[in-house]
Amino acid sequence: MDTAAERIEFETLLLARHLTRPRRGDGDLDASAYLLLSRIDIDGPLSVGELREAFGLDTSTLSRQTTAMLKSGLVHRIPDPAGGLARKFRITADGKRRLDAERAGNVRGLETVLEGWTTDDRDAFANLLERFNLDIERRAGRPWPRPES
Amino acid sequence: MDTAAERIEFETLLLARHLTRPRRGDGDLDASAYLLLSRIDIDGPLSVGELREAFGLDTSTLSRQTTAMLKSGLVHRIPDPAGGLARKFRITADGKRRLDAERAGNVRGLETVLEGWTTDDRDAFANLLERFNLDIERRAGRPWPRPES
DNA sequence: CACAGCAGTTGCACAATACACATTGATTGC
DNA sequence: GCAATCAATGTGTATTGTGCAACTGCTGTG
Repeated sequence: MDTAAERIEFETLLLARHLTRPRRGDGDLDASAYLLLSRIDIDGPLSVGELREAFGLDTSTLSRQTTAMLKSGLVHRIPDPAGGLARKFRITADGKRRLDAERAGNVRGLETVLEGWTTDDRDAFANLLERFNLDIERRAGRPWPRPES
Repeated sequence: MDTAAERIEFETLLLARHLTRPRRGDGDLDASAYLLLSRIDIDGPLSVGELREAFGLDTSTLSRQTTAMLKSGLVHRIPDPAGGLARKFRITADGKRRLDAERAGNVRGLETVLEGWTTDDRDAFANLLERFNLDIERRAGRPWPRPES
């Protein structure tokens, strides 16, 4: 009774705590803004509806979160370039700067966790994590774009 | 600009969503009960204060969550065997049964995600995940016991 | 023009959590 | 042996993130 799947189930349970708990005002971006902005940065301008589709959150939630991002200057609202009815949110220069800063801070923290890891172990972990996520997304029918790698 | 740490940062961000979002009444245990029960199952009876230490949550939160578990028959309250003042929560036979059922359900779901994975990949992922968690816990000074492995 | 349909917004409700204060039960100085 | 105290827990209230449902506003169609 100690299959890899059981171990993975256990470890992902713990990881979920580690990943969600420490989000305590690290940077100036709250968790939702960081995630949304990261997606918009990769994908280009997105509407509330597209964000809803991407995140599986309610449109009302996304509406509030995007409004907050708008007020805080992370994005601006633009008409759909394709002529559609929806407005889209495009990342601002300031938003991009703050996103990159936030990410750099996260990566710095991660580096201290990975201190004793060899390059091979890091690469292997990154690869397996990516594959795991892709398989979850495939199973959920909600694929997530990766940065051009 | 594509270090392993950056990729891991990105993927853990996504994983956090995948891990927390789908907790939608899968089984009869809510997320907190599953987590607490899992810890109590491994560690043996724990008090509210010990759970607070373990999870980094407020005692008030733990007090409510343990009360709910008590009412739902997952644990019972026992005096501290060491004679201390605190009461401890011990898992009940029913709680153990329901915990195992919940875990089995989770593992089944995980199996479908891991469908195309070789045994070696699964083992490697489990090992790296465990190491990652241990390093996070070490860094946070809050180690988590593993099941006797 | 009136209306059907859709994207977005706003009004509630609820769950998880934290903070501050109340309660309870054991310990100890006198 | 009792009052002061303290440690562990519980309760009241606020905040935050979220969902559902009802509403708004806009667009294209008859």
